[in-house]
Amino acid sequence: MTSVETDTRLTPRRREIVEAARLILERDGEPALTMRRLAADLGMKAPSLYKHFVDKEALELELIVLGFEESAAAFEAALATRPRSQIAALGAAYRRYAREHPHIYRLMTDRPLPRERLPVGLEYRAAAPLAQAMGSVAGARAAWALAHGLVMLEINGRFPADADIDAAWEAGMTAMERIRQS
Amino acid sequence: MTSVETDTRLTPRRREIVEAARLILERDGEPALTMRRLAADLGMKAPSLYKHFVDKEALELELIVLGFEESAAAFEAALATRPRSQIAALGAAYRRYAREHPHIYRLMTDRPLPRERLPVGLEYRAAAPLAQAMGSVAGARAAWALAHGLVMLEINGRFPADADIDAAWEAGMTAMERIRQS
DNA sequence: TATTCTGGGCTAACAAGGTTAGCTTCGAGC
DNA sequence: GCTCGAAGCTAACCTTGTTAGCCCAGAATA
Repeated sequence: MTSVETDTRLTPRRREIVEAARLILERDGEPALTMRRLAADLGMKAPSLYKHFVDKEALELELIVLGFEESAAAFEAALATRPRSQIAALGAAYRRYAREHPHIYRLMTDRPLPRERLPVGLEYRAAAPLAQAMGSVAGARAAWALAHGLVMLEINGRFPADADIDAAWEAGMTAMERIRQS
Repeated sequence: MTSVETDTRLTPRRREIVEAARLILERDGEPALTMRRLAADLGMKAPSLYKHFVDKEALELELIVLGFEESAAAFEAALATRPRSQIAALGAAYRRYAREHPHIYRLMTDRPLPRERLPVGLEYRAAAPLAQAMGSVAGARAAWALAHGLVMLEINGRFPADADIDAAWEAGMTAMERIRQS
């Protein structure tokens, strides 16, 4: 049951391009991800990229999808260890992913999410672990926002240099545990 | 005791330019804020702007300063009403400011904060109300992150269209109240 | 008063970035 | 053997930030 999405998404050349783009992003950050640079890394010229992606945004969307898949996997793995506190474990996984892939993380969250162009169920899969751990939708959204806020402030260098970010996470996770509903 | 900062910051022409920039930002969003458009709105040409600001970032910094001043004032006003819950009142003020000025808010938080180029004490002034209300530094940072996360997810259109954002705020504010320390 | 300096404007121009138009080439399939 | 589409290329365009270098008017100074 190969879906149309998979087809259009996963042609080999497209995949190669996305991988190259990812490398650039991880290594040199978002400003470095230009069509010309990407093409050069692939041994071709920028306009040729448009044979594979309608525009840069479409390319970035694939990076976003990748990010969702990876972070969803990270959350699932975190829960699979049967941690004493699911919430803390998810928080730690969330933070780790964002710190290890800050550029992708930013790409994933900076803009409105084009849900209709995402693989079906992907967003749900990424959100489910936390929703389940928090026991209420409102609580899950608060916890997500807390994690997102902490991560964003951290990777955007908004905390003072001497700030104890671990302590802020602990305070936050404690607060989330206290409002959790079974 | 006119400080050097005030001098270089507040020459009348600079102020006019910042005001025009702010108008563009509020009305048409960040992509609309180009040097040419800004210059045109002021009846001049783009290169002339560089007689007043070394680069675009310096201009944006003034918008950021403005945003900090306004939001600090909003927090102070919120506390001045002697609300039953300071935390909830600050949260509401935070959210209101971000929703009313999403572009400035994003500008303020999107990037590392160039503290050395900010008026002395401004960041502290903006942060103090929450720090005081939460009673602990870690708690204040968690609360700040929560508010920031909720606001960012909201203005970036990340919640599902039918999401009950009010409920998420309530859950979050409740959690923060419970970890508050007098 | 005559000169000088400087603040603030202008034009021309550049480089970088995304993107389009239109040509070519090559291999699969009829 | 011919066709056709996928995938490359060059040339070019527009927008954006930015620099170089010119000019003018009014304040400051000799």
